[in-house]
Amino acid sequence: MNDRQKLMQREILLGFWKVHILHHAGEGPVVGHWMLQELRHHGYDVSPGTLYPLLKRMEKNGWLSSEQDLKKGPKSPKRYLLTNEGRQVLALAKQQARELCRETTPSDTEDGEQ
Amino acid sequence: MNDRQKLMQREILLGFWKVHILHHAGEGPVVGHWMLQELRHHGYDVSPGTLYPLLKRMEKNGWLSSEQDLKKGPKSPKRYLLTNEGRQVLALAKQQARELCRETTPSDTEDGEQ
DNA sequence: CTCTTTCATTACGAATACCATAAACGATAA
DNA sequence: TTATCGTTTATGGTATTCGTAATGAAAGAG
Repeated sequence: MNDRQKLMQREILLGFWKVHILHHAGEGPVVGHWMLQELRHHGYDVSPGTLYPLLKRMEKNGWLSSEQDLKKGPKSPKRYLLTNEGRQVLALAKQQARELCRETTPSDTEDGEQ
Repeated sequence: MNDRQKLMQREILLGFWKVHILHHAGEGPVVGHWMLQELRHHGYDVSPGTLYPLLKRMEKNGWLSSEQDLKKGPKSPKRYLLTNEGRQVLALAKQQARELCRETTPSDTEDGEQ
Protein backbone atom coordinates (compact mmCIF):
# COMPACT_ATOMS: atom_id res chain seq x y z
CA MET A 1 0.00 0.00 0.00
CA ASN A 2 1.41 3.35 -1.00
CA ASP A 3 1.93 6.41 1.11
CA ARG A 4 -1.04 8.39 -0.10
CA GLN A 5 -3.35 5.48 0.55
CA LYS A 6 -2.00 5.13 4.04
CA LEU A 7 -2.51 8.77 4.92
CA MET A 8 -6.00 8.80 3.40
CA GLN A 9 -6.86 5.66 5.27
CA ARG A 10 -6.35 7.16 8.67
CA GLU A 11 -7.53 10.62 7.86
CA ILE A 12 -10.63 9.92 5.80
CA LEU A 13 -11.39 6.35 4.80
CA LEU A 14 -11.55 5.12 8.36
CA GLY A 15 -14.81 6.96 8.83
CA PHE A 16 -16.18 5.51 5.62
CA TRP A 17 -15.78 1.90 6.49
CA LYS A 18 -17.22 2.39 9.91
CA VAL A 19 -20.41 3.03 7.99
CA HIS A 20 -19.79 -0.12 5.98
CA ILE A 21 -19.54 -2.06 9.21
CA LEU A 22 -22.83 -0.74 10.51
CA HIS A 23 -24.41 -1.50 7.20
CA HIS A 24 -23.19 -5.09 7.23
CA ALA A 25 -24.26 -5.56 10.81
CA GLY A 26 -27.70 -4.48 9.73
CA GLU A 27 -27.92 -7.23 7.16
CA GLY A 28 -26.82 -10.09 9.38
CA PRO A 29 -24.41 -10.93 12.18
CA VAL A 30 -20.83 -9.91 11.49
CA VAL A 31 -17.70 -11.38 12.99
CA GLY A 32 -14.51 -9.38 13.47
CA HIS A 33 -12.24 -11.68 11.59
CA TRP A 34 -14.58 -11.86 8.64
CA MET A 35 -14.91 -8.08 8.55
CA LEU A 36 -11.14 -7.78 8.53
CA GLN A 37 -10.99 -9.76 5.30
CA GLU A 38 -14.01 -8.12 3.78
CA LEU A 39 -12.36 -4.74 4.23
CA ARG A 40 -9.15 -6.01 2.67
CA HIS A 41 -11.09 -7.13 -0.35
CA HIS A 42 -12.29 -3.59 -0.69
CA GLY A 43 -8.75 -2.32 -0.62
CA TYR A 44 -8.68 -1.15 2.96
CA ASP A 45 -5.82 -2.35 5.07
CA VAL A 46 -7.03 -2.56 8.62
CA SER A 47 -5.20 -4.03 11.56
CA PRO A 48 -6.87 -6.07 14.27
CA GLY A 49 -5.61 -3.52 16.75
CA THR A 50 -7.92 -1.02 15.10
CA LEU A 51 -10.93 -3.14 14.28
CA TYR A 52 -11.55 -5.02 17.50
CA PRO A 53 -11.44 -2.01 19.79
CA LEU A 54 -13.71 -0.26 17.30
CA LEU A 55 -16.27 -3.03 17.45
CA LYS A 56 -16.18 -2.90 21.23
CA ARG A 57 -16.61 0.84 21.19
CA MET A 58 -19.59 0.61 18.88
CA GLU A 59 -21.13 -1.85 21.27
CA LYS A 60 -20.44 0.46 24.18
CA ASN A 61 -22.05 3.27 22.20
CA GLY A 62 -25.13 1.14 21.84
CA TRP A 63 -24.83 0.82 18.07
CA LEU A 64 -24.09 -2.88 18.05
CA SER A 65 -24.95 -5.79 20.29
CA SER A 66 -22.87 -8.92 20.49
CA GLU A 67 -23.29 -12.54 21.36
CA GLN A 68 -20.62 -15.13 21.89
CA ASP A 69 -20.78 -18.81 22.71
CA LEU A 70 -18.35 -18.91 25.60
CA LYS A 71 -18.67 -22.65 25.90
CA LYS A 72 -16.51 -22.73 22.80
CA GLY A 73 -13.70 -20.87 24.49
CA PRO A 74 -12.77 -17.26 25.16
CA LYS A 75 -11.63 -16.76 21.57
CA SER A 76 -14.76 -18.05 19.94
CA PRO A 77 -16.35 -15.84 17.30
CA LYS A 78 -18.35 -12.87 18.52
CA ARG A 79 -21.32 -12.03 16.38
CA TYR A 80 -22.30 -8.37 16.19
CA LEU A 81 -25.71 -7.08 15.21
CA LEU A 82 -27.07 -3.61 14.59
CA THR A 83 -29.28 -2.27 17.36
CA ASN A 84 -32.14 0.16 16.94
CA GLU A 85 -29.89 2.98 18.01
CA GLY A 86 -27.34 1.76 15.49
CA ARG A 87 -29.98 1.78 12.82
CA GLN A 88 -30.64 5.43 13.46
CA VAL A 89 -26.96 6.24 13.45
CA LEU A 90 -26.56 4.41 10.18
CA ALA A 91 -29.48 6.28 8.66
CA LEU A 92 -27.97 9.61 9.65
CA ALA A 93 -24.55 8.61 8.40
CA LYS A 94 -25.95 7.55 5.04
CA GLN A 95 -27.77 10.81 4.78
CA GLN A 96 -24.58 12.73 5.44
CA ALA A 97 -22.73 10.60 2.94
CA ARG A 98 -25.28 11.41 0.29
CA GLU A 99 -25.00 15.08 1.13
CA LEU A 100 -21.26 14.85 0.84
CA CYS A 101 -21.57 13.36 -2.61
CA ARG A 102 -24.15 15.89 -3.65
CA GLU A 103 -22.08 18.85 -2.54
CA THR A 104 -18.77 17.74 -3.89
CA THR A 105 -19.81 16.55 -7.30
CA PRO A 106 -21.43 18.98 -9.67
CA SER A 107 -24.96 17.85 -10.24
CA ASP A 108 -26.83 18.27 -13.50
CA THR A 109 -29.92 19.43 -11.73
CA GLU A 110 -28.47 22.27 -9.76
CA ASP A 111 -28.92 25.90 -10.63
CA GLY A 112 -25.90 27.66 -12.05
CA GLU A 113 -25.83 24.84 -14.52
CA GLN A 114 -26.07 25.04 -18.25
CA MET B 1 -25.88 18.89 20.57
CA ASN B 2 -27.17 15.54 21.74
CA ASP B 3 -25.20 12.49 22.73
CA ARG B 4 -25.71 10.51 19.55
CA GLN B 5 -24.59 13.42 17.44
CA LYS B 6 -21.46 13.80 19.53
CA LEU B 7 -20.47 10.17 19.22
CA MET B 8 -21.17 10.13 15.49
CA GLN B 9 -19.19 13.27 15.06
CA ARG B 10 -15.96 11.79 16.26
CA GLU B 11 -16.49 8.32 14.97
CA ILE B 12 -17.83 9.00 11.51
CA LEU B 13 -18.66 12.56 10.54
CA LEU B 14 -15.17 13.81 11.18
CA GLY B 15 -13.94 11.98 8.11
CA PHE B 16 -16.76 13.39 6.04
CA TRP B 17 -16.03 17.00 6.60
CA LYS B 18 -12.38 16.53 5.96
CA VAL B 19 -13.52 15.86 2.44
CA HIS B 20 -15.64 18.99 2.57
CA ILE B 21 -12.56 20.96 3.54
CA LEU B 22 -10.54 19.63 0.63
CA HIS B 23 -13.43 20.36 -1.66
CA HIS B 24 -13.68 23.95 -0.48
CA ALA B 25 -9.95 24.43 -0.73
CA GLY B 26 -10.23 23.34 -4.33
CA GLU B 27 -12.69 26.09 -5.11
CA GLY B 28 -10.78 28.96 -3.57
CA PRO B 29 -8.61 29.85 -0.59
CA VAL B 30 -10.07 28.81 2.73
CA VAL B 31 -9.33 30.33 6.11
CA GLY B 32 -9.55 28.33 9.33
CA HIS B 33 -11.87 30.64 11.15
CA TRP B 34 -14.24 30.80 8.23
CA MET B 35 -14.25 27.02 7.88
CA LEU B 36 -15.07 26.74 11.56
CA GLN B 37 -18.26 28.70 10.99
CA GLU B 38 -19.07 27.04 7.72
CA LEU B 39 -18.99 23.66 9.44
CA ARG B 40 -21.21 24.94 12.23
CA HIS B 41 -23.74 26.06 9.66
CA HIS B 42 -23.81 22.51 8.42
CA GLY B 43 -24.52 21.27 11.91
CA TYR B 44 -21.04 20.08 12.77
CA ASP B 45 -19.62 21.30 16.03
CA VAL B 46 -15.87 21.53 15.60
CA SER B 47 -13.44 23.02 18.04
CA PRO B 48 -10.41 25.06 16.99
CA GLY B 49 -8.28 22.52 18.77
CA THR B 50 -9.40 20.01 16.17
CA LEU B 51 -9.53 22.11 13.06
CA TYR B 52 -6.24 23.99 13.15
CA PRO B 53 -4.05 20.98 13.76
CA LEU B 54 -5.97 19.22 11.02
CA LEU B 55 -5.25 21.98 8.54
CA LYS B 56 -1.59 21.86 9.47
CA ARG B 57 -1.53 18.11 9.07
CA MET B 58 -3.12 18.33 5.67
CA GLU B 59 -0.45 20.79 4.69
CA LYS B 60 2.24 18.49 6.02
CA ASN B 61 0.68 15.66 4.02
CA GLY B 62 1.02 17.78 0.93
CA TRP B 63 -2.71 18.09 0.37
CA LEU B 64 -2.92 21.80 1.07
CA SER B 65 -0.56 24.71 0.71
CA SER B 66 -0.84 27.88 2.76
CA GLU B 67 0.06 31.50 2.51
CA GLN B 68 -0.03 34.13 5.21
CA ASP B 69 0.77 37.82 5.21
CA LEU B 70 3.08 37.95 8.19
CA LYS B 71 3.41 41.70 7.94
CA LYS B 72 -0.08 41.73 9.42
CA GLY B 73 1.02 39.85 12.49
CA PRO B 74 1.47 36.25 13.52
CA LYS B 75 -2.27 35.73 13.89
CA SER B 76 -3.21 37.03 10.49
CA PRO B 77 -5.44 34.80 8.38
CA LYS B 78 -3.80 31.83 6.70
CA ARG B 79 -5.21 30.96 3.32
CA TYR B 80 -5.15 27.30 2.37
CA LEU B 81 -5.36 25.98 -1.17
CA LEU B 82 -5.63 22.50 -2.60
CA THR B 83 -2.44 21.15 -4.15
CA ASN B 84 -2.21 18.71 -7.02
CA GLU B 85 -1.64 15.90 -4.58
CA GLY B 86 -4.66 17.13 -2.65
CA ARG B 87 -6.68 17.09 -5.81
CA GLN B 88 -5.90 13.42 -6.30
CA VAL B 89 -6.72 12.63 -2.71
CA LEU B 90 -10.01 14.46 -3.06
CA ALA B 91 -10.84 12.56 -6.23
CA LEU B 92 -10.20 9.23 -4.53
CA ALA B 93 -12.17 10.25 -1.47
CA LYS B 94 -15.14 11.28 -3.59
CA GLN B 95 -14.98 8.01 -5.41
CA GLN B 96 -15.05 6.11 -2.14
CA ALA B 97 -17.89 8.25 -0.90
CA ARG B 98 -19.91 7.42 -3.97
CA GLU B 99 -19.14 3.75 -3.51
CA LEU B 100 -20.25 4.00 0.10
CA CYS B 101 -23.55 5.48 -1.00
CA ARG B 102 -23.98 2.94 -3.72
CA GLU B 103 -23.35 -0.02 -1.46
CA THR B 104 -25.42 1.12 1.46
CA THR B 105 -28.52 2.28 -0.34
CA PRO B 106 -30.43 -0.14 -2.49
CA SER B 107 -30.18 0.97 -6.06
CA ASP B 108 -32.91 0.52 -8.65
CA THR B 109 -30.44 -0.52 -11.30
CA GLU B 110 -28.77 -3.36 -9.47
CA ASP B 111 -29.42 -6.98 -10.17
CA GLY B 112 -31.42 -8.85 -7.62
CA GLU B 113 -33.91 -6.10 -8.03
CA GLN B 114 -37.57 -6.38 -8.86
C1' DC C 1 -1.34 -38.68 18.91
C1' DT C 2 1.66 -34.64 17.69
C1' DC C 3 2.44 -30.86 14.42
C1' DT C 4 0.92 -27.20 11.64
C1' DT C 5 -2.39 -24.25 9.89
C1' DT C 6 -6.58 -21.73 10.23
C1' DC C 7 -10.12 -19.14 12.50
C1' DA C 8 -10.72 -15.74 15.89
C1' DT C 9 -9.95 -12.74 19.81
C1' DT C 10 -7.27 -10.24 23.36
C1' DA C 11 -3.25 -7.60 25.10
C1' DC C 12 -0.03 -3.99 24.91
C1' DG C 13 2.70 0.17 24.20
C1' DA C 14 4.07 3.78 21.24
C1' DA C 15 2.53 7.26 18.16
C1' DT C 16 -1.15 10.16 16.83
C1' DA C 17 -5.48 12.62 16.94
C1' DC C 18 -9.19 14.94 19.29
C1' DC C 19 -11.07 18.36 22.26
C1' DA C 20 -12.01 22.21 25.39
C1' DT C 21 -10.15 26.08 26.88
C1' DA C 22 -6.94 29.73 27.30
C1' DA C 23 -3.68 32.94 25.47
C1' DA C 24 -2.15 36.03 22.01
C1' DC C 25 -2.38 39.58 18.41
C1' DG C 26 -4.03 43.15 15.32
C1' DA C 27 -7.94 45.87 13.81
C1' DT C 28 -11.97 48.28 14.50
C1' DA C 29 -15.70 50.33 17.21
C1' DA C 30 -17.46 52.51 21.44
C1' DT D 1 -9.18 53.46 27.06
C1' DT D 2 -11.83 49.52 26.85
C1' DA D 3 -14.35 46.20 24.50
C1' DT D 4 -15.24 43.29 20.67
C1' DC D 5 -14.28 40.74 16.55
C1' DG D 6 -11.52 37.95 13.53
C1' DT D 7 -7.94 34.86 13.68
C1' DT D 8 -4.26 31.75 15.04
C1' DT D 9 -1.31 29.38 18.50
C1' DA D 10 -0.51 26.84 22.83
C1' DT D 11 -1.45 23.26 26.02
C1' DG D 12 -2.60 19.12 28.43
C1' DG D 13 -5.71 15.46 29.29
C1' DT D 14 -8.12 11.77 27.09
C1' DA D 15 -9.24 8.65 23.32
C1' DT D 16 -7.91 6.39 18.81
C1' DT D 17 -5.02 4.05 15.80
C1' DC D 18 -1.59 0.75 14.70
C1' DG D 19 1.59 -3.06 14.44
C1' DT D 20 2.72 -6.98 16.58
C1' DA D 21 2.56 -10.63 19.71
C1' DA D 22 0.03 -13.81 22.59
C1' DT D 23 -3.72 -16.91 23.24
C1' DG D 24 -7.04 -20.73 22.35
C1' DA D 25 -9.93 -23.95 19.99
C1' DA D 26 -10.60 -26.70 15.97
C1' DA D 27 -9.34 -29.14 11.89
C1' DG D 28 -6.22 -31.54 8.84
C1' DA D 29 -1.62 -33.95 7.81
C1' DG D 30 1.40 -37.35 8.90
